[in-house]
Amino acid sequence: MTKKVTIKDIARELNTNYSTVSRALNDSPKISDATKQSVLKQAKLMGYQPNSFAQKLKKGYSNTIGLIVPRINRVFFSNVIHGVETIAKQQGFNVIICQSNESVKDEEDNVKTLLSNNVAGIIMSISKETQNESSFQEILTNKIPFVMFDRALNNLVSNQVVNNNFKGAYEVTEHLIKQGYQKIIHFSGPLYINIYQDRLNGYKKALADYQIAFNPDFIIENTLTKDKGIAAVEELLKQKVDFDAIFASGDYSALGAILCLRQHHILVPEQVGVAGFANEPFTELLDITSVEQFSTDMGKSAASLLLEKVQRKEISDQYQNIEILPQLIIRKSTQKL
Amino acid sequence: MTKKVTIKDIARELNTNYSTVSRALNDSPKISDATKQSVLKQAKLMGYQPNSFAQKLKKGYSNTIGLIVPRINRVFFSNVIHGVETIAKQQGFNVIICQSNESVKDEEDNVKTLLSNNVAGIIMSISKETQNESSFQEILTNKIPFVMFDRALNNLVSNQVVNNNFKGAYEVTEHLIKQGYQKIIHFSGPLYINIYQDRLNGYKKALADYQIAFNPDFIIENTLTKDKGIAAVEELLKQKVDFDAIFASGDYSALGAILCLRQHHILVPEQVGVAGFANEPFTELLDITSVEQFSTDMGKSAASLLLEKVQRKEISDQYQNIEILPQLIIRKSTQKL
DNA sequence: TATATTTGTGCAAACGTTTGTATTAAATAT
DNA sequence: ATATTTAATACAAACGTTTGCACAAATATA
Repeated sequence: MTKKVTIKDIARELNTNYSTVSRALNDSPKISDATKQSVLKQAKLMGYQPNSFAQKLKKGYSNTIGLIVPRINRVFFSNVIHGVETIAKQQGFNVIICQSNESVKDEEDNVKTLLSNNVAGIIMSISKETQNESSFQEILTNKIPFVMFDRALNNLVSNQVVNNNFKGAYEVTEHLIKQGYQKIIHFSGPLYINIYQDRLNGYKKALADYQIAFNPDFIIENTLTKDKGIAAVEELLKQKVDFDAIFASGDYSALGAILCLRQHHILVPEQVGVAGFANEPFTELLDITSVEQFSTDMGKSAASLLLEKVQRKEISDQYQNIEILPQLIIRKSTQKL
Repeated sequence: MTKKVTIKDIARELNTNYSTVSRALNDSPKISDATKQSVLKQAKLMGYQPNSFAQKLKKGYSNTIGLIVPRINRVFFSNVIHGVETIAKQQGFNVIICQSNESVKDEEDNVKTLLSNNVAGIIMSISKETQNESSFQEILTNKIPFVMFDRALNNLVSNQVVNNNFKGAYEVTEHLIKQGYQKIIHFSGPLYINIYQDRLNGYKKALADYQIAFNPDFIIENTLTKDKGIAAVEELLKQKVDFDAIFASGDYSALGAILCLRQHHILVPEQVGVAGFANEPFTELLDITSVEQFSTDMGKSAASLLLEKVQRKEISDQYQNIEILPQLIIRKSTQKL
């Protein structure tokens, strides 16, 4: 590596002191315009790049925040990352991204890495395994700002940015009812995860509001993949269950359902309406009704919230809870009318 | 923020010198096991976290690499990021991820940011706008290891990890021919971008090898979105062009083609075979033949290559060119037989 | 026993900044 | 003309590490 140019080099070249150079580069009012000009010019000439480590060491804080997600290459999370990056960049912050791979152990390691990198704050969505705050206890004791998004621990009070899953599910169900569907199956995720529980509750509430009796047999748990969606529909048909719509808590199972129905020459949406949740890119391509979660906005909100806390520097005990309102995206798969 | 614990604090507590503490923490052979034990214990007790800025400043290098991609939230790139992260983490490196948003200006800014963060090396895929090396001239003069992936400049000699687009396209075309398709339309991207040119060349070569005359009218440029795919098929049908297959240089246009054909009650694959390129997630869901580019592996290769150069520390003039072999994924949309 | 070697620890400089204080020169006020 | 203020720059310490060198004590060699 070639020797790096430092402010001392610039100072030597200009026959001045390096503190002058430092102040000139930082546009201090104590420095005359003339010297500022010449310093800037010389710095450019010599290709000066400030050594950020020295700066951060001296200043005692960094312009870097940490972001921990279960997996980077998931549409939802990569959109969140995009949002976080955008806001952070705007405010002159860098982002170090870590993935927990849905493991508590990796999550702990990530926290350690971020802390020893002196990040100014941390944004995270917990792994599926995470049941308590042990893995990020260190963040709390280190007293740096901390924001959780999407998946959050119920029992932990903290800054949060979450989606209103209840409302999203309510709207899907309401829409189905208004389209004339009456016997609505619900494909759910594991109910110990709060987002799926919330969606189920939204579904129930809508039924109740429209005086449709809730049938527990219509809830099929753990059907969030394409294959499980297919299998579930097969089973429904085999059992000759009388249904006219499916609200799936995930887009992949909605897709599976549609493919299976089509296989059996059952028309969607004429005979059976199908809706998903998450608005995965393929739902637009295939005209499947779904719920947009505004993942990029979620990332932006989380970053804004965190950076606000970071800038303030005082860690208050005031926690903020930001709710992202999801939006029902109506497409052909549920448009009977 | 609470005051950070430093090695001096630990030393004071143990009535020893801070250099001893430093060496103990770094497991230096010059320190007795007894002191190492007590230092480690005390460090843990006091919740010591090394100040990475001080370390990096002193050592003069960082365990961070930079990664510049056009967009983070694209399946292809998020997979590459995933691959890079995985390898980097394994070798104790962090990754700072930047997005150029397909703009040369942002690309330049990214480069500056990364350099002032003293990254040990940089991996990048150029933006669509980028025509020459001006935006990363600084990397080259800074003499840090540098690897380009996927989109690379032809005229710049550098370390590269690229996909063999020629071969991928050849195999798709060959497969179509072997399935009995003879009149194969090719939907291409902008031909000034080398990857699309390479794919077109692969297509031509396959035709030639199987004694099928090349018809320039069968090449439809700039048809890489779903809508453009639909429009192109509409046009073909309107013009009553006689074709029995479509090889699209991108999956979205292949999808558009299929949707449009289906609309016109033309059977896929029985009457017209359709293949895409990139193996986007939805192609699996919809059983569309495509070409897997192994984006995660591409990221892994790029990271391994870069880190190898970084570890060596000497910037050699030897550049490496790694080729990723794509794989044809045959699905229903082209299986006439 | 005297000397050489090994082992473990302490001292201090250095990495490249920022920033409080001291110093100088110039400008203004008395 | 001298005293005072102001503006611009210089000096030096500090941030928290790593690491070469010096040194003392313990052990090995003669």
